[in-house]
Amino acid sequence: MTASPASSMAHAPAVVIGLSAVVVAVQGHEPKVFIVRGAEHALAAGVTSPNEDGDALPFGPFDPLQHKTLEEGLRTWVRDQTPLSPGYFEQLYTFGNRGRYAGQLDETKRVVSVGYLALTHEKATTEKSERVFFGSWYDYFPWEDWRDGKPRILQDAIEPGLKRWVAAADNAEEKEHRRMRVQVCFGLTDAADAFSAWDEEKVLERYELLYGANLVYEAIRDKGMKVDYVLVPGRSMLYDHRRILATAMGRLRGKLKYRPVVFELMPSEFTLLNLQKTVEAIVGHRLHKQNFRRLVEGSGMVEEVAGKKSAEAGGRPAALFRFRRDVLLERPAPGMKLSANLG
Amino acid sequence: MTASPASSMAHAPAVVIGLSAVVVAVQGHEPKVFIVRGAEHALAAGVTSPNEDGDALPFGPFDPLQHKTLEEGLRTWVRDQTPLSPGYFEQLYTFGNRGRYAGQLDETKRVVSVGYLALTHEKATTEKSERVFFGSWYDYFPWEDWRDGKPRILQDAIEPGLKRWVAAADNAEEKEHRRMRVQVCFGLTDAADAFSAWDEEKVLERYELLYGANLVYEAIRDKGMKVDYVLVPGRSMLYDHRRILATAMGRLRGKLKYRPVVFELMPSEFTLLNLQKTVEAIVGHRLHKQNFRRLVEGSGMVEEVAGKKSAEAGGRPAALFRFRRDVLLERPAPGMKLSANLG
DNA sequence: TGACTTATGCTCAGTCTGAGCTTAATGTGG
DNA sequence: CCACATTAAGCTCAGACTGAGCATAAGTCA
Repeated sequence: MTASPASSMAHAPAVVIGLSAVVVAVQGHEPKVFIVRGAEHALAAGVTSPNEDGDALPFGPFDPLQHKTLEEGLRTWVRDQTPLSPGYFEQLYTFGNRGRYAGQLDETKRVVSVGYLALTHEKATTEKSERVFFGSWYDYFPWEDWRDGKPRILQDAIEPGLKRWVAAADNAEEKEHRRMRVQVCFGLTDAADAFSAWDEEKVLERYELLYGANLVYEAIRDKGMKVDYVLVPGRSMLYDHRRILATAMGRLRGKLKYRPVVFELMPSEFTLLNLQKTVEAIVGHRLHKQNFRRLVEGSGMVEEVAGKKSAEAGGRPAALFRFRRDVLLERPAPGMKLSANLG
Repeated sequence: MTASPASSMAHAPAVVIGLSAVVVAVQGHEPKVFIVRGAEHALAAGVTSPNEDGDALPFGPFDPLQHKTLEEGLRTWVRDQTPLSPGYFEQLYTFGNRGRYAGQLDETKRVVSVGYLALTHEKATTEKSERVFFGSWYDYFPWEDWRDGKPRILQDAIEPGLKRWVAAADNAEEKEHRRMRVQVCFGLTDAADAFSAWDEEKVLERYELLYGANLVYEAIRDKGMKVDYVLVPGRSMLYDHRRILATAMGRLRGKLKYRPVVFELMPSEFTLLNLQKTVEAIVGHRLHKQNFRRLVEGSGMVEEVAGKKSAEAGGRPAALFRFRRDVLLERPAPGMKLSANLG
């Protein structure tokens, strides 16, 4: 121990920091993420060999001269690349794996990427465009949507793929290790339709497992592989952006439960069903309506507003509610305590 | 929108990434953090003007040529600067604020610091030394230890200081904003001894508030101020390390509740009282003994081991337990669900 | 042996949770 | 205009979980 660092801080090789934003909105009960598509964006951001054309998050480099903080830099990029002004920002994680930026950048500079989550309320896709748009996050992670029961893709593609991967382990110990990881992440062992072991917050762990098992496109791309089997369906993204999206989904699913962040995704007035559908969109499974109502009303997070609302398809008009900002003062950690309270 | 980034990723100004580790152990019912003290370390790490001699976390620069991942780099520094080999690592946060590195480094290179939490089990302070040692984290955050009731320091120093800061606001709006922040962070408004509003996880928020109110040494140092009033007691640290420590404390306090991380701090066999004292040390308040036992035993996280244990001061010998690694397979999110379950 | 200390078992009331039933208030098609 | 479909909203109930406290067990120390 106590060896003095080989290279000093002052002489340390410099790094470029990439800032990426997962800007989330829920539109028509679908969770959406803001996407910037195409090589144009990649070129603008200085990618030297844009041999791939694909989906990316809004991103750009951190400029220490311009930006006082990382978050300020990120906000700048979001402002420049999207028509949105999200009201909520949260840092997710900093990724520095070599290789995960995959031949996208000239190798003399190592890119470390800092991912952010941003929440906004956007009714519909503003200025329909091929290049920038809101895409459903389940397009990128089809196996994460359990709202209509267990997704087919699990039986059809993921389970066989993972079984192949487990079987392909070099030795018994490694095989057991793989089996355990599969069980922890996907809860796949015994009961066929078991929701039980599925932890909706483990989005990143599941993606990383699929990446490690070479079942998603990015893995093949980064490792320069060719495969003869079929990959797991689901859109891929440029760079490590799908990984950052996975991180965002997991974090948001978790945060929902102990902080009143859903309201960042809601209009100022909303019905309880609306709120419920938004929560369901994010956590990826259905909730019990009456209990959800009881929970929300009892939590002090919302207050009823005089007028009523109908539209929303025939039926009794629902009361409108608004978010009570004061909860933050009253309760230490308000949120929607939704243990797997299915519908 | 859609302006192309002013400077490209390829030409982006480079940055130095500093990796810092909060290595935690619990010794004798005190939560400890590994400290490296003195200018020697600062020099080794390339600090150009070591005009300050103080406490720091083990840290060093990220070297993209040597380190495949950020975590690998961090592990290297921990290995070099401490006699420990923690079994658990977790990335905390990436700080990039200008000024928070405070005249410590030559200003041509901006330092962004990535903080990590590491947990280890260390019975006693290994090789007692002036330069490297385990220090109680409550030496740095005396107001976070509520195990013997509300800390005096709150009435004596923090409340008056914050009141002065609220009163010093330029206008009514700002004053109200400050008052609200104080209430959310410290729960100081009405009830004198109210534990109610104290959220033990808001360690960082509280530190940042004190920093913003110029009540801790680092604020004075970073802003080059002189003050005529008394600062809030508590050891300071070099650079932004106390902020990183605050982040670690808050994260660990939170994580405890939904992941079985305490066991990283325990020996392989332990009594339930031991476990309880360790949890109490971390969360900073006492727990109800019988309920804690019921909770832990019922959670499936531990299993009894045949032998018994006595030593631990006179009284009936306690049964020994060990951590059941299998819980990770059985339950999605096991942890100690300790809502303010006081003793 | 008796006082003291810590471990461990058990009770009990209040709260929270999952699940379901019932009634209310609309719009729609015949 | 009425029967029906549809969504809202109020209510109930049993089981699980929680906070708190009492009681007993099994050691140590003087």
